[in-house]
Amino acid sequence: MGRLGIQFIMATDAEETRFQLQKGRMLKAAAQCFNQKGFSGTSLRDVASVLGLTDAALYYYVRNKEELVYLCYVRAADLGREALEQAQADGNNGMDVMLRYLRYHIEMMVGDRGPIAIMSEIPSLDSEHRDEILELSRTHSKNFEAVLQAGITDGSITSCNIRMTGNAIMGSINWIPKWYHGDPDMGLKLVDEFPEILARGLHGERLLAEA
Amino acid sequence: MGRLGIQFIMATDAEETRFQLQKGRMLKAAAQCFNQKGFSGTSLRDVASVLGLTDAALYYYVRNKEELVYLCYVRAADLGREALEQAQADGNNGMDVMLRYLRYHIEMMVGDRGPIAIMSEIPSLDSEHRDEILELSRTHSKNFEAVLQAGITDGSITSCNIRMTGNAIMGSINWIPKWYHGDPDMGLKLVDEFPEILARGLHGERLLAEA
DNA sequence: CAATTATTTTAATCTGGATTAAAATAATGC
DNA sequence: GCATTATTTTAATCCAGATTAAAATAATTG
Repeated sequence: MGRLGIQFIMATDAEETRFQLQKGRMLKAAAQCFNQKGFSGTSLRDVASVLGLTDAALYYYVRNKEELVYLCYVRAADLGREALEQAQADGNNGMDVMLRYLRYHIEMMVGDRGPIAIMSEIPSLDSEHRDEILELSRTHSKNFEAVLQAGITDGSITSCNIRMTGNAIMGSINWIPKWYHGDPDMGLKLVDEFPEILARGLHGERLLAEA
Repeated sequence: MGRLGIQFIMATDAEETRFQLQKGRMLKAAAQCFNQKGFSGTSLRDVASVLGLTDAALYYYVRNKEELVYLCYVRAADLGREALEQAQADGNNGMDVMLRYLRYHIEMMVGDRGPIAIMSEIPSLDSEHRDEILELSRTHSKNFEAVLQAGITDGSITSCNIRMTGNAIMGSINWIPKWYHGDPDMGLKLVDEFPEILARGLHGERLLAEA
């Protein structure tokens, strides 16, 4: 009997944890495959084999392949939102929040919580899922743009077209999984230098003296 | 009888043009579909219907779906190379070349020669094709990085990690088709402002006085 | 340990979409 | 207009990979 029915048994923490853990692993494996080979290129067999399972086993956790992608995207949205919220909690002006957001987000991508699925095939989702993900995505963009705007207002970020600047920065980040494949050295550099590279253009002055 | 056999008839310009024209239209239609729905989400029927054709008709121009993607990627590589070469011919220092490259490339993407396929599913290619595209891609990256390096040397670009800066910029550009869908106003803004946004961080000083 | 529930596998189906072959239509050269 | 070549369609196949059902194994509970 599948775990997917209405039967939400009052489960102990430990029990639920097992299921959740496996499901979490599955989502990471899926994100890895999708980022690498794309939605088409990866079969459920590919994802399952990363976990040492059979493709059919995945259906214990998700209804179908579409739902698997959907959940990957939800997870990606959650992590992105989390990074932004944390940055807003920690930062003290627009530029600071943005730098922290970039750092936190990249840390997630290259660290234990990664990989994070690139939302590159939203149109492949079922319409309800697509609408939901699009909404999450738009909200995140707006929140990010609000940070840029706040920075401009408080003087920490130089005047710019926030819509386009936001797209430019998000594009850079979204593209990272296409060239970063888990090299630890590169991961460290990414966390350290990438936010700086993206932010530099938004400062009125040079951010750093040359080394 | 298919056009794909060894029979390369000595054709007049006009004749060859017809075939080439249709093939070109097909590649554009394919690029549009792939950018939008991904390799999986788009069937040959999708591509064909953009052209007002039947899926089977595409096989007159291409051996199979994989070759269609492959050719889209070859075309993307060609246009990227062309933009860079033109920029190198026209520009007079590293920063200038880079700005021109960005502008030329974006002009292609949003203009008549677009859309240009995002090379996001290289792993889905057959191994020979994959190797070839990877090679083209790496060469282009190197050439672009060389421009950055030249700019640093000639003083027009501030010191930076060229590998990572190159990835950041290319990521921004590659992501454009994900949010730009042919709105002409946006297209103009893109051409005008995007290069500036990307280049700003590479200047020692502010590029522009605020408006 | 017996009984129950959770997880995975084995072994079928089932299907969209790629691919192919033959026929039909359009274009072109003479 | 006729013959030849170019392009597209119609009408089958064909198959990888998604999905499902039933059985097997593992974990847990009392």
